Amino acid sequence: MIVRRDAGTPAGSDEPGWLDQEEAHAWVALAGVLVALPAALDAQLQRDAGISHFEYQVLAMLSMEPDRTLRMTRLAALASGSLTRLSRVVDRLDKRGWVCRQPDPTDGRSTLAVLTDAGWEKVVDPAPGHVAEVRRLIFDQLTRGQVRQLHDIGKRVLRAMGTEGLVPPT
Amino acid sequence: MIVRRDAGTPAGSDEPGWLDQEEAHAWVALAGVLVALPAALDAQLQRDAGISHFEYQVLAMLSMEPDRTLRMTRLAALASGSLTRLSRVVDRLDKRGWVCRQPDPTDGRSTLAVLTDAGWEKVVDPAPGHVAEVRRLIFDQLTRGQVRQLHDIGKRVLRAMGTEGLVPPT
DNA sequence: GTCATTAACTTGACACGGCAAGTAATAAGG
DNA sequence: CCTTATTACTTGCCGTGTCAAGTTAATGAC
Repeated sequence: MIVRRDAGTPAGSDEPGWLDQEEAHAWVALAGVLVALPAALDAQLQRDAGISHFEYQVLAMLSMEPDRTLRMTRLAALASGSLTRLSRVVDRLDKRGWVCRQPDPTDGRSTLAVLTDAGWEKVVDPAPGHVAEVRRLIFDQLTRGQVRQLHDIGKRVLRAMGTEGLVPPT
Repeated sequence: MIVRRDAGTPAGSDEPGWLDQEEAHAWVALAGVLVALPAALDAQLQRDAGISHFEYQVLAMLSMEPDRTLRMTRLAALASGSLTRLSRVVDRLDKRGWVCRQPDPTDGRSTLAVLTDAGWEKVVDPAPGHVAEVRRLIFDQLTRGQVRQLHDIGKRVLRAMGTEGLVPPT
C-alpha cells in the first residue's frame, strides 16, 4: 500500500479513491499489526513448545472434541487451513507422536485424526503461556471500551470479506 | 489459541491467566482478521497485477524515493522483510524487468535496487484498485470514531511488541 | 602496511504450502 | 447392477522463504 510521505491530503478531503490522514494513520498501524502480531505469537509458541501456530491450532481443535477426534476436512476448516496443508501437518504431528490417523468406520473415504496422550500434553502445556502472551500484547494494552470496539471492528471487517462464519456449527 | 466452547467464564471473572468473554470474542474476531485480511489483499493484488503483496511493497517503496533507488538493507527494512527474502524477490523483479541492480559507487559492498520505467508503471497501475480494496474492506465498514480507535489500538499493540518504529527516518 | 573484524549482500540446502493430478470409496442415474 | 459423478484425501512438483555459510569490500588495531 502506498501512503504518501509528503504533506499530502488536506484534512477534510474525502475523495473516494484515496485515504485521508486519519485513515492512512489507522492503516499504517493496522498493517504493522498484521505483520508483527502473527510473527510474535508464532515466535512465542516456537520458543516455548517448538511448534508452529498452525500446528498448535490443529492440536487445540482436536483437544476440544470430546473424543479428541476429527475428520480431516472438518479439522482443516476449524484450523483455517487448506486440506493439503493439514495433510502435511498431520504427517509431521504423526511422526512426532502427537496425533495418529485412523480409518473412519462409517465412511471409507475419510480419515480421522486422533490426538494422542502425548499430543494432549503438547497442547495443554503451552496454553497458559500462549494466553499470557495474547493478554500481554493486546488486552493489557486496551481499555474495556477498546476491547468492545475491537470486537465490533473485527466483526465488521470479517463481514465485508464474507469470512465471518468460517467455523461451521457441526 | 484455545477459546472454550462451553459455557465457560462467568462475566465478571478476571483471573489473570485467562480471557473473559468480551476478550475472547474480541480475540476470535481479531484472529479471523489476522488470517483473512492479508489473504484478501494478496489475492486482489495477485488477480489484478500478478504480483504478491511483498513484491508490491518493494516496488512501492522504491517508487517513493526521489531517484527510485534504495540500498538493499534499507529496502528490506522498509518493506518489512528479511534481507535474504528481498534478495530473492529482487532477482525475480529483475528478471521481469521491473527493477535492476547497480553497484553502489560510494560503497563497494552494497547493492542499489533501482526501479525501471516498467516497474514504475507496475506500481502506479494497480494502486487505485488496491486502495479501493482497503477502503472497501475496512474503512467503508467503520465509523469515524472507530477509525480513530483502530489507530489507537494498533499503536498500543505495536508499542507492546516493541515494533512501533519499524521504519527508520533516514 | 597488514591482519582481524565487521558489514552487506548472495547462495545452497532444506522446510513448507499450493496446485493439479491421482486414488479410493460412496452416491446417483438409468 | 453397472456406469458415472462426487467426495475425501494424498502426493509429485514447483515456487517461495529461512538459516547458515560463503564472498567481497570497508574499517580498526597495531
